[in-house]
Amino acid sequence: MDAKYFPKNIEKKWQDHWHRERLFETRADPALKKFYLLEMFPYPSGRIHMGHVRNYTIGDVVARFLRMQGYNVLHPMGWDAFGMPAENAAIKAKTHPAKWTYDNIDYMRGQLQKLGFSYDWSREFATCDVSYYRWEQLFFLKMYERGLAYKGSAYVNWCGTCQTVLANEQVEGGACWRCDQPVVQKEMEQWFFKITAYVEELLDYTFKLPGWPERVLAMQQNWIGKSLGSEIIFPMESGGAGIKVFTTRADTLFGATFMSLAPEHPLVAEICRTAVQRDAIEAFVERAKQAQRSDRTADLLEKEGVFTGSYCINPMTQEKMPIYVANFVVMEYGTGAVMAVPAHDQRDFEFARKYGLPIKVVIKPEDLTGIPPAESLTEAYEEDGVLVDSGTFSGMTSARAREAITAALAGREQGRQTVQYRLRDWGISRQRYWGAPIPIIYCDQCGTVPVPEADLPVVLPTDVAMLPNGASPLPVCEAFNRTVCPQCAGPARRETDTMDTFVESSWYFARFACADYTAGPLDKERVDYWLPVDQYIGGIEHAVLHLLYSRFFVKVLRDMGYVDMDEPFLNLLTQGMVIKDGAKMSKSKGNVVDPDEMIEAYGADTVRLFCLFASPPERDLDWSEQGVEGSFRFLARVWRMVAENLDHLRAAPAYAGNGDLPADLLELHRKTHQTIKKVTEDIRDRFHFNTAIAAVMELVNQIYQTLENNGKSGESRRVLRKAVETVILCISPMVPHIAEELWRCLGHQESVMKMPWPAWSEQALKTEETLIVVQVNGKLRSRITVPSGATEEALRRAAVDDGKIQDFIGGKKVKKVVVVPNKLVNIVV
RNA sequence: GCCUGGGUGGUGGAAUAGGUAGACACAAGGGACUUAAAAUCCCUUGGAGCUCAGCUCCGUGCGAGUUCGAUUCUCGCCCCAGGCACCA
Repeated sequence: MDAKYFPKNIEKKWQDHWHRERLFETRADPALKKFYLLEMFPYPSGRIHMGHVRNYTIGDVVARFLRMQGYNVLHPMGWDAFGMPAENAAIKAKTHPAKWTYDNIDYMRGQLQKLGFSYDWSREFATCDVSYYRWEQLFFLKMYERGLAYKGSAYVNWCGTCQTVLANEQVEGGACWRCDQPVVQKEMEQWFFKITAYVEELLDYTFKLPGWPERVLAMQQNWIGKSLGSEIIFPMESGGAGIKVFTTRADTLFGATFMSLAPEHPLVAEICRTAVQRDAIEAFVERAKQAQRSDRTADLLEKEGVFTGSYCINPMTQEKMPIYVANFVVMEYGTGAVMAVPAHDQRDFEFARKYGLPIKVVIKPEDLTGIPPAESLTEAYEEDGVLVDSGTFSGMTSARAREAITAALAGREQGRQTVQYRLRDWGISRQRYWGAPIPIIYCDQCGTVPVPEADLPVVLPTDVAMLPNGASPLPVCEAFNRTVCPQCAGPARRETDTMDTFVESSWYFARFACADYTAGPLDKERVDYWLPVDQYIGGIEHAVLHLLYSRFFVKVLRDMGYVDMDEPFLNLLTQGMVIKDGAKMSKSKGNVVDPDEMIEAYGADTVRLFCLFASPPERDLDWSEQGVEGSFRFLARVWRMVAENLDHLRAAPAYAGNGDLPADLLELHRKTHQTIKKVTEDIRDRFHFNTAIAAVMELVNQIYQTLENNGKSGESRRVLRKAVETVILCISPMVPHIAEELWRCLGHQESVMKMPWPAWSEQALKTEETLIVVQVNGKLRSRITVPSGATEEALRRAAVDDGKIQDFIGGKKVKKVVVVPNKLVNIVV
């Protein structure tokens, strides 16, 4: 054994050993309690970054810990391998996306292996493998059959830079999530997944996932955006269909004095044909659309509108309401038409004042007598209150009136109660090459025809040349494009859009249960055993995207009979970012720390240890080179602890007695068991590795102290050996290489990973004496030592009799004494 | 505006059920070993004050409250981060 700690001498050795012994490969075994631990798989961008290292280190600790606790642990890894960067890189480097991707995978797999992560590599796959995406095409066909995949025309988000459509979830503040360039609205034919068919269940379960962080659930609820309200039809003055609006404030209907339409509203064109202000309207609509394109960042935009010349009728007051086109009304939400109640909606108020439209007060605060005159208002009163000037509904509270007015309208078929969601269907068409082809054929005779299941997979052709302008080569690839219609055998063309890569990541976790299965997408027996994922770990950035899509997909797979679960991820841990100098690591800031360099300089164990020790997982981690050195120093100290005492430690078995020991050994014995308890609970209940490591550091410090003061009696050797072995076992999930090496140096033949997790003895935790804090009027005044388990009365007496306490009490009268057994006494005078 | 987190020493962080605020580490300062350096080991380290072996007061973003006792619970505010947003 080396006298000093050289990670290079041991890390590769043990990685190879574990791999040879196949220690991390698992099989389904109903006799064993299973645990499916999963970290979000990476996109093979070239090299792993510190965020990955942190994410996967956290997962690895839990996996190794649970194995030692006797669980049958599934801990797989794979590659989210389709996506745009491969195309861009291929164009730049004049290579092929497939080659670029698979090369990256090879390199990154090596990086993960160098970190000693305990993956079952036999289950590895990349989502760009035909053997994976072929099954995704099957799912698409089954969804098509059920009407869950459909083609529709809609205004979609178009990223000019990426030359593709984006889902709503993939637009962040008006910009593309990938390239951060502005997104424009474009009307296009698109394939959609009908996620809205599951909207209620998706929302429901956000209240039934206790193992998820509150904020992720809140973000999903927010995204789904359910709001209860009423649909109201306003008849046109000139007769005809009438205008349908959605409102959450049916109670304000008597105050609706005009109507606002979105510029894209179909009725606008209709009114336009007949109205006198046709030109003005057309110009306005064009301008409004332009404005939305260039700058959607809301409140900068001045509220503007133009009168259409037409009127509709308020179904309650029967009064004429002028119809305006307004730039702040969006087509995407509700019906694209809004009843304007200027007295009780701030936007309508500003609009009414600007264009001199009538303002009518119909709600007043409950504690107010009399109706505030509309002319005196400085802003809209948006709160609930009591109805006034509202016919038979006057005097009702807002809440009651919403129901009563809606019911009255329903009786006349002019309205009903309804629910609105913000969530839209998931647009999955991507006008990109490097993705899974959508298995659809277009025939002039038969129209849209799904590829028959027997003809799957539709293989993405690899012998294509990338186009220098970045557009997909598929539409110009005749070999792929030209085909025959499966129905009439006539000439036909293939769909050349590919699927959003979030489709792949929506079910990869299920495929890991049976990655070798060829008879279908999922082997039900194994999937039923392993899933759902017991613990999922990844970044918060997928709070809505990947985590919502996966939840939807699992419900679809369930309804198709592929899986038996309602939700894919039982428990979710979202780890914080890795930052340096107060900012996220990025090339532009020049603060990127390369994992390879860190491993080279300090070894994998040190890098892992620092990631765990610097902060608890859910918080951001501030990278500090000095902190890394501190972690290395600790491991070197542990190494020396063994190396310098190897002969003594090897000469005795670990102490297994019940604590009949001299004082300093008893103290070490107790500390040993305290540490086991602390580390076990910190990892198992909270994933707080930082405090677990701190506890082990304390134990190491105490071992050093005991070594200094103690002879080398047989008894002390045994107690020390127990303490040292406890250190090794406790750190083994976090720093597995050094733990394995030290464990073997102590003479063990079997891997430390095969040891059962240590158990603490309650007996060993007990102390003969306990330190009691004594307060006077809630302020700390003295500490006394009493026999453990002393009665309240004894504690009270000991506290009052204490000399220092006597000084504080003086002659004053003791009003009350609060006694907390084994903790504290508080004397109130 | 709404919804989530969060605010503790010079720094990262700890205090898990309302009960010793600052565990563990980093940095800094001092010392030991050494011809010297590195490595290692030991000590000090929230602030202010005092009659300085010790003791007192203050201190967990700010202000109230509940309590014998509040970093922890309640109410009101301030600041920071993230998410959503002319959402009707």
